[in-house]
Amino acid sequence: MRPSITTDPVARIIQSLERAGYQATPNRRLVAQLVASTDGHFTAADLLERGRRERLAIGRATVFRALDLLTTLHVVERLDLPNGSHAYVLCDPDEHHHHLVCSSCGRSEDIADGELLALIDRIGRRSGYQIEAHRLELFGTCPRCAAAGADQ
Amino acid sequence: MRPSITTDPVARIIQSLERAGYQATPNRRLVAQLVASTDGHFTAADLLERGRRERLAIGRATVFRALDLLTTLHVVERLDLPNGSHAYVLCDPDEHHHHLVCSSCGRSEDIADGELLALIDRIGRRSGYQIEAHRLELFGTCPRCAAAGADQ
DNA sequence: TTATATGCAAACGCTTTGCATCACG
DNA sequence: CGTGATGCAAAGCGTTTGCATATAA
Repeated sequence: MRPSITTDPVARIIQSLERAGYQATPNRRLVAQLVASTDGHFTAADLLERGRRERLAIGRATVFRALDLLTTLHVVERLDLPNGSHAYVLCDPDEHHHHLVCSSCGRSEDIADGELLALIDRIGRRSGYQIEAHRLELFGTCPRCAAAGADQ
Repeated sequence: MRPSITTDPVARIIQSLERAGYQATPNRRLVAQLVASTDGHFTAADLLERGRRERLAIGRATVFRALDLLTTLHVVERLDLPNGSHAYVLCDPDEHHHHLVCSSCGRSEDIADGELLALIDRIGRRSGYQIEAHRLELFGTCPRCAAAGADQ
């Protein structure tokens, strides 16, 4: 059973929380807003900083706990960037996908992976491994940044 | 039995170091041995521990610096495991590849990625992104572990 | 002798946790 | 009331760095 899908990311996040039996507290709503209003990927520190700057104080732990929760609910996903650091991105919890991340502006797109699944299937068969999980991350320059010319 | 054996891994590592103009110091040789004698992936702490236990004392920093160096030389590669932690694996520096990691025993296989490149190419074209880097990691159970039935 | 490599411990960045308190159902 | 959520600061963990020393070129 799938409830109606909202277009507003904030509503979608809150809905995910409630559907899973968690409270949509003011702090979590704040995190939802911050996440939804982020262009590209972000770190916990980013959210903290922005939350602090804009208005109310929110605790470090609360932000981490909220992100943890959202990760569990597949509302956000944690990326391992090429430089070794981590970041989160908002994503579609309903279908399996991968991320194409702009290394210039940090925006990301969800990539459906039908073809990848087939490829992985082949690899599994060839290697004899029973493949249980996979992760694909793509990094590049998005059209907008490419058009804007050259900054990193 | 060991995975692909063409040349002695220790010799290969040392050769890579020297070829790049770094000294093959006793400590680095030790790290090379430890890395080469590891079945599966390992952490810096693993090496440290084993080095300490087996024979001479080697500093934390030295191990990290050596691993850094080897990573730069593509002799080892750093993995991001599903649980969020990091590990290193020995790998073939000569060709681009990905890793298929056994989540039970930690052994890994190099996977050549001709098909993946084609797929990425298609994704790039479709999305308009100019894809510069990618990372694919596969996790599963290797035939040996599957046969053994148990975990480890 | 000059550049490299090393050890140690302190510093670091990011994340988690213990615990008292507060809010919601 | 009893959970669940929060804040704070302290602890934790993996990694890096400053600096004095040791070693190789």
